[in-house]
Amino acid sequence: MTVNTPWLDRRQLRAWIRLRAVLELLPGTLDTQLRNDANLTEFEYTALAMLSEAPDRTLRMTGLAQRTNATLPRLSHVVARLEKRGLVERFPCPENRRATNARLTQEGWAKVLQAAPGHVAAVRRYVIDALTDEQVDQLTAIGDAVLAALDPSGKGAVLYTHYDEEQDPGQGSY
Amino acid sequence: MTVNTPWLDRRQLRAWIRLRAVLELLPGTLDTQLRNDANLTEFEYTALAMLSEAPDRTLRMTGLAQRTNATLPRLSHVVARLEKRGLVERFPCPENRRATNARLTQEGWAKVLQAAPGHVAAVRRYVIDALTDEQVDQLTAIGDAVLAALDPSGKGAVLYTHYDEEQDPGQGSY
DNA sequence: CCGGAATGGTTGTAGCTACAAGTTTGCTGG
DNA sequence: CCAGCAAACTTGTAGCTACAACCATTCCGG
Repeated sequence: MTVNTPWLDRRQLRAWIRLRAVLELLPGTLDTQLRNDANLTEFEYTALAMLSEAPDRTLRMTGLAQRTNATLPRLSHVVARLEKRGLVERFPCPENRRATNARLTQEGWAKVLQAAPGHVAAVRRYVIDALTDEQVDQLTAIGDAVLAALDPSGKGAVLYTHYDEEQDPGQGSY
Repeated sequence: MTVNTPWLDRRQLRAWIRLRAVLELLPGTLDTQLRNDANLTEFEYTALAMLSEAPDRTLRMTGLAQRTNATLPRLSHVVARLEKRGLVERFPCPENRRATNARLTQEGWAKVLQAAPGHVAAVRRYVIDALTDEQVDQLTAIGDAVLAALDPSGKGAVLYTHYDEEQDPGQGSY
């Protein structure tokens, strides 16, 4: 939160170079693991996981888009593909006729159960277990700061903080 | 670096949710800024920037791939497009006839000069200036830990640490 | 109660990335 | 000195994402 001068000094540049590398390398690595083990993208896994934790394993497209940090067009395409694979089904929302609900099928639930252990292991291996407990908390704070800068209105923040109060561990997909 | 139990506890999950969101949102945001201002991808900018800082503004494809954390096929396609736009030129490496050199053209250099201020401002806005000085250093350490887990052989590490010793600030593209 | 804006979504398409395959050049052991 | 393997790319293509355009509902002010 220093003065807003142009260019990055050496320390700042160091941090940015690291972050840039992580941004470039981590998603592909996670995708590869998940693709080999379960024929899923990390994004697809996240979508299925969010559905699996929702009441009745159902969410409106907009809600699912927020929870996965995706745009609606992107999500629409992805869910269409997941539906073709029988992992998800869509049906019109009764309360709002312009809305669409997405619900996890039995097959989709089975897919999450199958994929979860390997994916969690990958997240541990490449992120969580590579860090000290202190660094894990630092990462949370840094993530919050960056997300606040990305989305000053803080619409997404509600969703992040939802997980902060979550009870009942071990039931989910992480 | 705790014991390797399955699933994530609440603190770990919090951190992962944040990181996932950053991974999803930050690249698109940076791409959008750069695309509007300079008709470049963040990846393309990085490639041009790395060339601009290299001796004679020239690098071998492999070297450029390492510095941009890209696979060779990807880089090959990207450089082909940059070449068509006149920002880069390729020529066979005299010392090793199977290698290819990529060199920044005058136009490419001009493009970097034009794009740099806005891009650096975006990096500041969404990352650096959103963090305290302490957090910047924490991010460096966290990045190092994750990158080490991603690439245990540490081939890339040399390139990250290169920036740690860099002198002569203000000349570059960040 | 109705016209216009906003909400919630889908679809079409261009462009980028991943993966697999192929080519040329260099290296190394027998 | 040459067979086989590795290095350093390039190319083809399938699949995913971004962007823009579009359609159907719902909300809201006058």
